[in-house]
Amino acid sequence: MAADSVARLVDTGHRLTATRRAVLDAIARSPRPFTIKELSEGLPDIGRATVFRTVKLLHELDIVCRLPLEDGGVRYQRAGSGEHHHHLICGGCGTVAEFSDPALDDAIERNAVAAGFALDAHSAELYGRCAACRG
Amino acid sequence: MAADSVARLVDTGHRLTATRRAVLDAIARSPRPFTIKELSEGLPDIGRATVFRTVKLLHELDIVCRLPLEDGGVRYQRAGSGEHHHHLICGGCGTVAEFSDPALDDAIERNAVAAGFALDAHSAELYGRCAACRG
DNA sequence: GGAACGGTGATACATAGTGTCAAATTCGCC
DNA sequence: GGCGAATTTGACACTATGTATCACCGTTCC
Repeated sequence: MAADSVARLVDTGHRLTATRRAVLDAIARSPRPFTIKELSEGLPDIGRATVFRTVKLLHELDIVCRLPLEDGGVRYQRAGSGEHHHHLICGGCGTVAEFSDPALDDAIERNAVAAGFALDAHSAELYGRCAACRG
Repeated sequence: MAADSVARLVDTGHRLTATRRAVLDAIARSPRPFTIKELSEGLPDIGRATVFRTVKLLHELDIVCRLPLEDGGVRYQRAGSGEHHHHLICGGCGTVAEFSDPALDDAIERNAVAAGFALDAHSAELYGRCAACRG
């Protein structure tokens, strides 16, 4: 249940409740990125609204990341690191690999500057097939 | 109402109906990126499902592009060009600028290769404030 | 004219996500 | 260990996106 997730929750002034522990556990147990529906179904004693609120909170704390899928759907996944990163999303098995690349971030920054934009944030998602899935 | 949009519709074997013309017109008239709700409200005689279907079709034909917003919402916008591009989305006025950059695409491709991924598609969204909005 | 096919509208449905409010829980303090 | 304030929770209602179904309509083509 990831001790540092718990620490990050408490350090940012939030309470560690039994409910949040249960949600963190369920997320830790999930082998693949999950939807709120799936997560919620695995936690029948916890209200749907609470699941949404908790995932939102964990997202704000960079404990989980939000994965916009190619088809417009959304899944979530425990973040491997708290660091800024991007995603490689496999359309075959659904696995998500994280990577970070200063060259990519530079290219993004350069384009923002060229357009006179003050950059707040950015996202980059890569869709394809992982090594295991291209047979 | 963008003659080449009409041409692209017909060329790909779809029919140019009065309904689709009306949707294309409404999109052409929209000064800013729009939600399906807004578009649908501006077309009270056209069924909501049809608006969804039509926008989906136009999206597949690269006539409109889908803009995933920072807050998780979605808007659509007429595509400036049929070419591959990325978006600079202003959190102030909602304006969206398109840009394309081979260096950015290269960086993305390189990361995919490094991870053993066969890349199908990618998206990159930049969020910030446009030149006019940072006063 | 009539059949075949694409397109449309209505409706119902699934899911994401938010707002409200009363009841329950947690945590710091004594 | 108990108390009280503040946070959290669950139930519920509601909004929005998006899809499925199905009967009906309009073109096109023979």
